[in-house]
Amino acid sequence: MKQILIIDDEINLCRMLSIALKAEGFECLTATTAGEAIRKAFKHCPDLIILDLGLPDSDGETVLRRLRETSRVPVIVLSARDAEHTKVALLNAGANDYVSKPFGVNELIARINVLLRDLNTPLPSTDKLLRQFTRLRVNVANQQVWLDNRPLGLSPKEFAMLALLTSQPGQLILQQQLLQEIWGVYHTSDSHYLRILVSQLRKKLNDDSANPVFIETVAGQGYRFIDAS
Amino acid sequence: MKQILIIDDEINLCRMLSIALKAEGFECLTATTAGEAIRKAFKHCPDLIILDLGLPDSDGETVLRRLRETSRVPVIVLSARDAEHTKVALLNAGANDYVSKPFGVNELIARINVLLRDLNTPLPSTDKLLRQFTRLRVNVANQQVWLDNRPLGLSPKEFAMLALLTSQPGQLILQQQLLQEIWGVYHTSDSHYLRILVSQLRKKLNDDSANPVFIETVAGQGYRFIDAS
DNA sequence: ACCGGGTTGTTAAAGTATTGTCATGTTAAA
DNA sequence: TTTAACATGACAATACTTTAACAACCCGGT
Repeated sequence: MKQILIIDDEINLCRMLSIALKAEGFECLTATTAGEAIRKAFKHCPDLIILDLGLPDSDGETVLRRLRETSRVPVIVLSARDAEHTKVALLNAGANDYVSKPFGVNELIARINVLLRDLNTPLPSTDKLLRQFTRLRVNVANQQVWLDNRPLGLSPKEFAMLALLTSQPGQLILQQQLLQEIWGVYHTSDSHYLRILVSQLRKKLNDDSANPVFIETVAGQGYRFIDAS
Repeated sequence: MKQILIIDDEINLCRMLSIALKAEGFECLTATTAGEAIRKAFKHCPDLIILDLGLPDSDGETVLRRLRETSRVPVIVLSARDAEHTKVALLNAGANDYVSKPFGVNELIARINVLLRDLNTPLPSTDKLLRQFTRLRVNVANQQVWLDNRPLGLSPKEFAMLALLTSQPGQLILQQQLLQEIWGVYHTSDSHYLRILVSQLRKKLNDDSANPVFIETVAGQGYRFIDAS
């Protein structure tokens, strides 16, 4: 059962929210001052915090700042002040969502569920980002490469290039595309960057440009990774 | 550079958003129909999608469900229809956020950054409280570390760093995540803190930055703990 | 076969960015 | 008061990228 800490100086709003959230199967704690809020947050480690900006003893942003020094608990900020710069400031300060008053309780519940759903589901396993070839292994998530079971140190750009080429083994990848992906849209005509980078990569892979085993040149077009497996 | 797909039938809004987002350093794609949207989403695998509900050829919710069959790309729904049941339906269908029109561009950008920030930093796995490696033993429960069977005195931050790195041995941990976990969201750009802390840690571990045995640097990305066992 | 333009490959250097380390000052706790 | 932790600044060391120059190659035309 998920525990939610409601921080609001209006006791009636606290009570109303508590009832609504309990009806949804959540367990609720409340706090009406910043001090109490911080204390309860660290004592109970709730699964989510609803934070109203209008507190008597402290700024809401200060409370959030204090929380974010050590915790990444999901925080939904609640406020009547809906000036854009306030929202931006709070979101940048580490808030996960910002709901303006007056708000619909069902929307708030939906947003609570979104945060509990999205922040607690681990990202898909990095195994999908591991590419195994006959002599070469490329782990995209970890930025690691092995050649003949020996780790290979590649620079960021070298790795980006190899990752791109191995993303579609055997497929021709155009110079345009390589340049755009690695250097960005402003360097789509600097094709000599490619040659230097490919040259460096081939050296580290012990690949001969005349008789390539890994990276094949397609004249006038681009390069292709040879899938030897 | 993060890539964002904007799905909206109003070409002017697409254009306006593209310009605003490019100014923030994002790369933009646009689509004006559901078919084009799905096609571009699967072809380019954007880092985030902005989805307007009013599309000519299909319902926005259908597009979202179609995406969610295979992808967990963050989606911000944009809509003039701000009936509460619509919001709840979309959020429950897998949307990560819902912004009503008219909206402030700065708020939208802040919400984009929130999603990119929060969904891409996985929670550290705290499952094993006692981590045993070939030469190193890390006890997370009582904050103790042994190197070659001799206890090692670490400062709180040094310990936090080592605990984070050893939580996923061999895995690259990004600078962003280290900064966020150890110093909080306000210091995600103070990457030189990391260098000093890593330097101190390596000194205590007798680790050489040029030939690391424990903590390896991944240039421009972060650090990784080498699991020597 | 020979030539010449276009493309590609290689190397070394200069320049830039990133990282590592030392030294100092401040603060808070013992 | 002493100490440890940490922030900050300066600077060195290193790694990486770009620039530049030239060699090698491919291919049609002569």
